[in-house]
Amino acid sequence: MLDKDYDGKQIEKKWQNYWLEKEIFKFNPDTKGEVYVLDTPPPFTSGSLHMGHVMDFTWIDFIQRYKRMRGFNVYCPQGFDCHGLPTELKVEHEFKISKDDKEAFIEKCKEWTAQCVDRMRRQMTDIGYFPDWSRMYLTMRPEYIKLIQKTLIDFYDKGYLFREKHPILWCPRCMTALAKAEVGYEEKDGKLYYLKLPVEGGKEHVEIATTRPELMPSCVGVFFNPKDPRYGNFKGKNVMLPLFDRKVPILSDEEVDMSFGTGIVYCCTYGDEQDILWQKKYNLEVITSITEDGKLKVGKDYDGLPVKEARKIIVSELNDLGLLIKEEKMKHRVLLHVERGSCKSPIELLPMEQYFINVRDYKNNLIENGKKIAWYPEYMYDRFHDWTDSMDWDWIISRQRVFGTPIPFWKCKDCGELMPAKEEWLPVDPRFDMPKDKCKCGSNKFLGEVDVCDCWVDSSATPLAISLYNRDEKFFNKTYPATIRPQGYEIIRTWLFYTLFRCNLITGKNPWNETLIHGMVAGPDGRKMSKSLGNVIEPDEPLSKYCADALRQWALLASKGEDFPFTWKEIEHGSRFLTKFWNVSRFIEMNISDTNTKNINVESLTIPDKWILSKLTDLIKLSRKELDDYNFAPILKEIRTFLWHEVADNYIEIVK
RNA sequence: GGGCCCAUGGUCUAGUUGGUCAUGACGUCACCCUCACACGGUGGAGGUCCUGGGUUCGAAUCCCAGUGGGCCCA
Repeated sequence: MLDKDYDGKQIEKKWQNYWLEKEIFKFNPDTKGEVYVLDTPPPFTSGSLHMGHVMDFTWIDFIQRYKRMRGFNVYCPQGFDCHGLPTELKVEHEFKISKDDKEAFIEKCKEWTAQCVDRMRRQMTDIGYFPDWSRMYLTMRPEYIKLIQKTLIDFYDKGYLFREKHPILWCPRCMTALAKAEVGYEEKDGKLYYLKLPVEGGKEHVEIATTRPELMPSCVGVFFNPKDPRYGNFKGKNVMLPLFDRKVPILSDEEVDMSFGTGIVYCCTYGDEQDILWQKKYNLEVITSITEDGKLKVGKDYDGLPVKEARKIIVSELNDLGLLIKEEKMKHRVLLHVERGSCKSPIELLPMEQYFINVRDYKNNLIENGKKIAWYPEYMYDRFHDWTDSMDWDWIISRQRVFGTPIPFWKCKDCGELMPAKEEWLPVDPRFDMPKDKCKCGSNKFLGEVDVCDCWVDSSATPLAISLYNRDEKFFNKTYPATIRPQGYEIIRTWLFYTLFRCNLITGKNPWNETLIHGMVAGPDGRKMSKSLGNVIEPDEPLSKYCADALRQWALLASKGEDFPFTWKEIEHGSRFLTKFWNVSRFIEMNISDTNTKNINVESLTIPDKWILSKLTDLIKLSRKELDDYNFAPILKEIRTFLWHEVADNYIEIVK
């Protein structure tokens, strides 16, 4: 006899342990049935799941159990994305290990990440998610790094991967490159300087306004807005830069704000992100005049002066020449190294050698390959298409970080040629390892690459990792391409895009046949969950009050592609449904415990029996139709209606 | 600034190709501790389907513009 009350937590624990012990969800490639592979998202190893993960993994778990029920041989692997800035910040600030001691730093990152993986695996079990843990992958493991490095070397050999100078965010005080997450804008008091720049071959001047006169040695162009009636006559002329005796073109571009300053700005390499855009767009020269420690270097008397002092001197010299019109006090946004509270110095954009992968040339290719995928919901293809179509940058894959997949290249100290690692050397870390061969020029002196890969380089190889590409050909042929890629719409442009791109170039085939896109989870107030809004709910909170099946019902109520708010009442309702289900079961048990249900004569069924059975058949048919389209919410609702109202309120009441 | 998506009773939500009283849940109101369940049952109230145009015999559903929100990119 069932207990009077339903104790979900206890019952779930029992089955979770059973599934883990018996390895119920372990994939065997030789089992019969069509293979169904899920390319599941590897969460970043932050140490805890959030409600977005709960939705994601509940859907995935639902799919894999449903497909198994329908006779598929399901392969649902799970991995973790280990490399990320938050880990480095944690190790640096909380464990007080300096990034300069790279070996110790990386070791601590690995140790911390391993702990996070354990915690997150436990949380996944707690929410009832059961992938094939026997094939778990971690992007920090040697075999994963080997895979990534091999694909990078292949890309280099085929000419897709190249090196070029590109500006990066640099803190001159900490003498280090920074990620976007480490910098931020702050309102500061500053001055806007109005300067006169002589136009070449005449007595005219253009008047510009700038907050950074010391960047004049890096000036490569002067811009006004084509709609601005004041300056049309300057078009096509050049400006002679005072103090530096260089001429630069006068150009027009719609991005210029006519109402700011004089309506004319100068473009320096690099003052801000607009300068980067203009430099690329108009193919302007790149002149670096600031060193890594924040001092001027222009081959003149100013060399060695810190930026602020150089500014004063250059302004006063311009004033002596009668070229300073006025100084205006203003508040402006300055990009600072805000992540480290003790630093907060203004950051510079300095050009440095970066690694790129050519994606622009494959745009049309990608759009075509994207069409071959079955998109759930269909309109998500449009998003992919429009984002891809409007892409006009190549993929910068190098990051100036420490804990990441090392870029497997060295630079010859003598001839400057790039030396890629050989496949048999992999995995390598050029920060510590040296090539086993000499350079083409005969030299054996190398500079190992110190940058590491962008995290999307790691994660955009998941279909290759789970199919054991380059490791087990038989397994690969069975499990590549994957059947489905489930993910959120916010990373179509990154994870989905780069995976589609990369896997196609490597294997010649799309990595999946289908993709299922979910929306974003919002907080109880309907706004996006974020720490700054204070509306974040961690899954541990509902799980401390309700069982996993109550939480999972909430996740299943979201529609594909649509944002969905977290609400306590839905979990409460799910919990009540479980109680109702339990009580229905109890009632049935009380009444038929001594009946042999295996051998029932159809003739003996009453009209209500037949009615409820026909309703059940309808429900099963509908469920198959909807679940084959990955529509979970309508089925959960139908099941509730069937059980609660048709079985409990009608059938049981009649039977009584 | 660009692209895409969304907008339905107090709250959240269904409504896939335009056509019977616009779905369900929570909340709310009334009645009922009826032998599986008060974490229950029965019944009721509550809606300019964001705004303004257009297509149509007919639009929540299609088209255009606007407003507000989300995501990504700049």
